[in-house]
Amino acid sequence: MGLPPIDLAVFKNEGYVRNQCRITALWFWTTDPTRDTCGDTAEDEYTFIGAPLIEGYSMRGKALKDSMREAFLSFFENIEHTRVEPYPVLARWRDDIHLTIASIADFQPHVTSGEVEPPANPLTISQPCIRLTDVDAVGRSGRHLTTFEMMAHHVFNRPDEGKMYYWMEECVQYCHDLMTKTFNISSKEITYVENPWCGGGNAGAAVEVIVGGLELATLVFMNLEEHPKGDIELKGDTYREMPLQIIDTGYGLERFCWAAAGTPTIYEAIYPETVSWLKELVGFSSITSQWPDLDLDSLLGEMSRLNGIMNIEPGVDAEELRTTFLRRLDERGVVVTPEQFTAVTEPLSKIYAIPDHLHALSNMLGDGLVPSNAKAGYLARMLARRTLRLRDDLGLEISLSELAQHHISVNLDGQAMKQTHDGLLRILQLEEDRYGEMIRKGGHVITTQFKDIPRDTEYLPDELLFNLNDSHGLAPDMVVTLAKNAGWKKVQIRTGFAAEMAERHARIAKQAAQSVEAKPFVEHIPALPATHALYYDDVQQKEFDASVLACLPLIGDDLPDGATHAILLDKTCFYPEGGGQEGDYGRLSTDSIHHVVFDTQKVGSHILHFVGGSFETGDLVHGSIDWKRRKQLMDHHTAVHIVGGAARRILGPHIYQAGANKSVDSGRLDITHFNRLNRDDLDAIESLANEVLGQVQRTEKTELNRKDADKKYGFDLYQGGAPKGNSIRILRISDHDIQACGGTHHDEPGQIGSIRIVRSAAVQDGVERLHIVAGQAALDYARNQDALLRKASDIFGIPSNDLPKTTERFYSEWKEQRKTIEQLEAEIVRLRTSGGGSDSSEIEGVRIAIMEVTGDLKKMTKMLKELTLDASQPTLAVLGSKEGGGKLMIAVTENTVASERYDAVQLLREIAPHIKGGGGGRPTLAQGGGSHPEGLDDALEAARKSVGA
RNA sequence: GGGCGUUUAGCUCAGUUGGAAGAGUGCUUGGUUUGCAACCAAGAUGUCGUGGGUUCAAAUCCCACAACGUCCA
Repeated sequence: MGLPPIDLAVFKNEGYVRNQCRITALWFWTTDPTRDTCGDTAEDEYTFIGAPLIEGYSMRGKALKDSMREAFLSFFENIEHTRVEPYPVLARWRDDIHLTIASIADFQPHVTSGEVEPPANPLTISQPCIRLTDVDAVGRSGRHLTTFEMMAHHVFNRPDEGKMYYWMEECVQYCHDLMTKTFNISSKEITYVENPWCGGGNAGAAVEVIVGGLELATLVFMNLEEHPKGDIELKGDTYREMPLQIIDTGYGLERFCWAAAGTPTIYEAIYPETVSWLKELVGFSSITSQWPDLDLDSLLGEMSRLNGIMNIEPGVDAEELRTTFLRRLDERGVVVTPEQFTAVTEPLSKIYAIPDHLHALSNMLGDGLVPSNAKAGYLARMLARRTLRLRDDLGLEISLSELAQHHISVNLDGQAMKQTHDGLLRILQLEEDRYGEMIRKGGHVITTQFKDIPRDTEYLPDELLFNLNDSHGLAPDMVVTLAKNAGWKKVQIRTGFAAEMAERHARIAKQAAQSVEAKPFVEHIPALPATHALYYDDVQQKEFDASVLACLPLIGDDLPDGATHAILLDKTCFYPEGGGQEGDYGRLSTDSIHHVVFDTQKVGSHILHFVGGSFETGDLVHGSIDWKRRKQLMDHHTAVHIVGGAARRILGPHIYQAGANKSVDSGRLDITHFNRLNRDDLDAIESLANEVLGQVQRTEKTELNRKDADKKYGFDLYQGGAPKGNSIRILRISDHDIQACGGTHHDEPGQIGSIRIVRSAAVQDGVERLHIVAGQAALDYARNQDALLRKASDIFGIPSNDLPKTTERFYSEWKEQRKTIEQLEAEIVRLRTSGGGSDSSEIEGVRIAIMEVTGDLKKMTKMLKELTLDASQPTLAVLGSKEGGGKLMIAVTENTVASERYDAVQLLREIAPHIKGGGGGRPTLAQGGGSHPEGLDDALEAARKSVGA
């Protein structure tokens, strides 16, 4: 069974009838009984271009957005909705997405699963969102945006608990009232399309609200969950009704603005200042004035209408698109040549995309994101680089931070940001520097990789283009520019290449998506009450008595040595691994049985103690934890929090925890930062952290429900990752650091003693890893460092203060002496071979030097050089050494009578058997080795004989 | 999280089937020149990223690690 028709009184009262779309086959409601398209099809043009459907909004840009937003929010406030402040665009509370992609994302997964109360109910919000999937189409399609505001009214109904606020009938009525009364849109312009929605395991009926060919809003009635035995079938899956019934609506603020402005594209409606500013900088009017006959307004108008019905999606090839556009424009009687079309649309689409990208970028960086080459930070870098490329393509001589500065003052004036204004501009400047560096290196890469490519090549090999893009960040169009500058004047990109590259990336991504699931520790955990965690009651408790609820055999291959069973108790002091803190060790005993606890892990709400044997269910056990270890782990864990807070205060508001680990030996904290840290930075953070140890008397541990926690402290709480569940433990170290954390922490920071930041390392671009030692580990570390210094200074017999000076002296002396030895060895060879010594003789103008020397092949090579590189003295040299099984090396002076007469390889083959070896080389230089050094004399003698010396 | 690339002189980079570590630029000295630029001559500068392995022989082939870069999710 599918979903029933959406048959509402509001439709009938407002004079609507239900028709089926002849193109999409979807059912829709319209006031025009003869209408046979639903409004959002390839035949429904935008009717509002040049003829706004929403009247009374003559302003543009930020002012237009502000008043539209206010009209929407106050409409719903007046009908009992609570206005909720927007969430950040960085979805810190989610571990499955980086960016907020819809208003409902604010409430996923915990509110939508029913576990957590919504902040208000019903509520209204205007949520800034970022979606980068369509980034290719931005600017080209006239309507795509990477960043937009989704206005919404949300309701979370629990009919099973008697909490039913409203459902379809009221929802559509509200929407219709908003459209017709607040925005004065005529009923006949609006169609309501029935189009069920499903995604992420949920589904429900949905209504799309189409006005003038543009989808302005979607109303989703989410009350179904995927279930194999469900009785409702949608798009191939079966669903059943769920207790929570959610209304998820989305009204595109920017689309409302567009419909009110009636501008050729959405960008002119929302970013008019930036568009005209950029047009002026680019000199756009001088482009169009080349063709006085060209009717630019009608061209752009027709294009916009076409944009509405043409499917311009990411990956569509520019060349294909142009051909289609020209054909369709021709059909409509718009006269334009391909050259004119390109000359106008190319710069325009770039001008349009820039403010959109700047808006997304400002929002992301404003929320404290740090650009990086991985994860969420990469999204910011990608946008920054796209913007820089657009800028360069347009030939604009203006920096990214200047562009951003303009954008922020025009479009984001007064908006609160976490990142400071200066911080944001500095980050963008650094990004631009990196981009410049990449381009500069790109020039070298091109000249290197194009070595074998003929100068008149038109189409470059696909592999080369893929490689340049993926490994060097040089997009195909950048390659063309660079190649043309470097002398390959004819290169171009073949049609369809961009689409193929996108497809290839998608394929690789798909392969990579096959992730590995963690193996379970035990087969099955029986239905038992949750383990009571004593460590939250008293973090200092070291011993306890408890009863055994279950003893389960351990499975899996990543277990500590000797662990065979997992013991489940009714309560425990043992902290299970979590939040980056390792699990506790210790002992569990009855009167007769004693087991060492090798590790403690948590599965669901149960804590498992890994031991090397078994207990009986019902046994009373006495547990004691390895307190020294626990104390050290707590030292490191609390220290990590303190250091994190110190880093934020020293370095700026963008410092966010990207990961952490606390072991007995050390703590590790990964923080997001846009620069490498030097020792001065580390010292400053370290000093502040130690000050905190002295200043803050007590840490404060509270448990709050999520709704209140979010409200009170915001999303910086979730530095350690998005926690599960409604109840959140919060560790507050005065105002220095406040985080949701389930780990064990000292009540008094002073108990840690001292904190040292040992070093920092780059984990990835934009993330620095701080290595921290605290408490006993800090002492041990200092002692260990002392011992190293002592050991080293003992070797030299000097005080450790002199170590740097002395090692430097030793190193440079060693280098000098090594060079002297080489020279002396060469000198010895010269002496032994000059002036008719027994080691050399002469045969018909060729000096013959055959001798035994000491040293390896490298040294012998040096000696040979002395002997044979002088062309004025043609020489055949045979050197032998007894090192490493015996080595032989033969060389003759190149391009002389010596090389004509003697073949080094041939001679080597003759004599090498004496040392039971082989070898090879070139006719002028051969080297070989063997396994019988005693035969070296024979080998050299054989050589003398062979040449007749 | 995954893929790819790079690592050789201060800098930019060559280095072919494994067989004598190179070029350009910069640097030093000398010459030329009022001076600069330019030119001429001579010279110095190397842990071939690190650690293993294969081999008579490794910058080169294999493995691991690291740093840097880059694309995608």
